[in-house]
Amino acid sequence: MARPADPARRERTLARATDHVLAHGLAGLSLRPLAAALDTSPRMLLYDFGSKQELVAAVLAEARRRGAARLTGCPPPATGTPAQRLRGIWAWLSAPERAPFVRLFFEVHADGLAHPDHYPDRARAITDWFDTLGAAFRDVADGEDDTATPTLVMAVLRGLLFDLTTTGDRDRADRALERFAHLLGT
Amino acid sequence: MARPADPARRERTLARATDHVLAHGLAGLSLRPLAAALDTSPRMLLYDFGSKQELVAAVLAEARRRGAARLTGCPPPATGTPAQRLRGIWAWLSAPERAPFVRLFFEVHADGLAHPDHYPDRARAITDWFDTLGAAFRDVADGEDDTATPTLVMAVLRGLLFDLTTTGDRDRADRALERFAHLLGT
DNA sequence: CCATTCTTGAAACAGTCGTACCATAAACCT
DNA sequence: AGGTTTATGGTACGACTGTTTCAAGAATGG
Repeated sequence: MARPADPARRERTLARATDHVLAHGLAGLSLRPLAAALDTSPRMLLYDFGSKQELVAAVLAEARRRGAARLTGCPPPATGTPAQRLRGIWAWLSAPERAPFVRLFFEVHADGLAHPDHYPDRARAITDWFDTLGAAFRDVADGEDDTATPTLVMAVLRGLLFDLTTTGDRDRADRALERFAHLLGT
Repeated sequence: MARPADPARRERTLARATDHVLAHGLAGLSLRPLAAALDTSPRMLLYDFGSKQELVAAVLAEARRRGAARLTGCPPPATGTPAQRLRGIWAWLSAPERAPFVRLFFEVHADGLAHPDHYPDRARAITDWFDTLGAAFRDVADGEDDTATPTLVMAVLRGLLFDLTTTGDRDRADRALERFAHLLGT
């Protein structure tokens, strides 16, 4: 019939676009500079993704996919005392390599506050963690379906990440987490 | 000599501009729609504030001023058990009337991640809390200059606010704070 | 070779942005 | 009243935005 389509191109540019967004943030993203940085043209970005909104959605999905992929591998599994597990999760989350993901995370949250309709399932992004953390901290939870403890653990992690990204004071953040681990451990 | 200046006008529009930013967020702010909503003109906004950057800076300063003013009055003073004080602060922070301030707070944080140079003293906005909270929770702190405990308390509050603004699940957030208060109280 | 399909470039469109220029109106003091 | 300063409207500029249109190039199957 004719020239066959090349679906690999879209994924290649998606990967590089995700790199760029993780490196430079979502806020000031626009097609022409992005295309220039990716050695392509705005024309092709629209050709491959349809619109900027769909591009951003695809990039966010890809970023979440990457984060999930590394999450399953790196952090220590659910072994040891609760305090040890908490330390492991914090070490993994607060590592410098995760900083771009953390920044994008906060950026998306802030954008979601202004445009709630843009992120229809943003509540799920939080509640999804409860299954994971609920299982990891079941021994310090009040019963089988205690959502308060996972919520508190996530709040501490997010709050300390917020502090760390703002002040850069890693020592203080580490000590605060240590204090929380101590409180949890008794 | 001539017609005297009217400094009250600038403050009037500053107050209304702050209202507008608190109601609609910082992200999509632009002069023309803002001027229309304030029954003035972009011309006058520039005339009074010099540039958009200075306008935004003035609005943020005004918003922080309002928050500080209400902070000194509303939350219960440093009386009662640590758990009671924590509950009081949380009740005040998470009240619906504070939601616009909380949203602006997260918005500014996200913007600061992308443009750190824009907010030269953003670290101070966090460390300033330590004097206040350090004094309020001195009886549960490890010594006089323990920064870990105030850091942890702030992290819990911010993290739970993050959760609350995203999921809207007040019950779960309240229970998580109650759990933290219980951990702190022993 | 050739029709057909995919890919890509260049340019333009309609809109918004912050800002600057120019003029004029309004209000005050001498 | 006149002259001086403040206040304000209108308008235009240049840069940027996402998107569309038109056209031509590239690669394949028949």
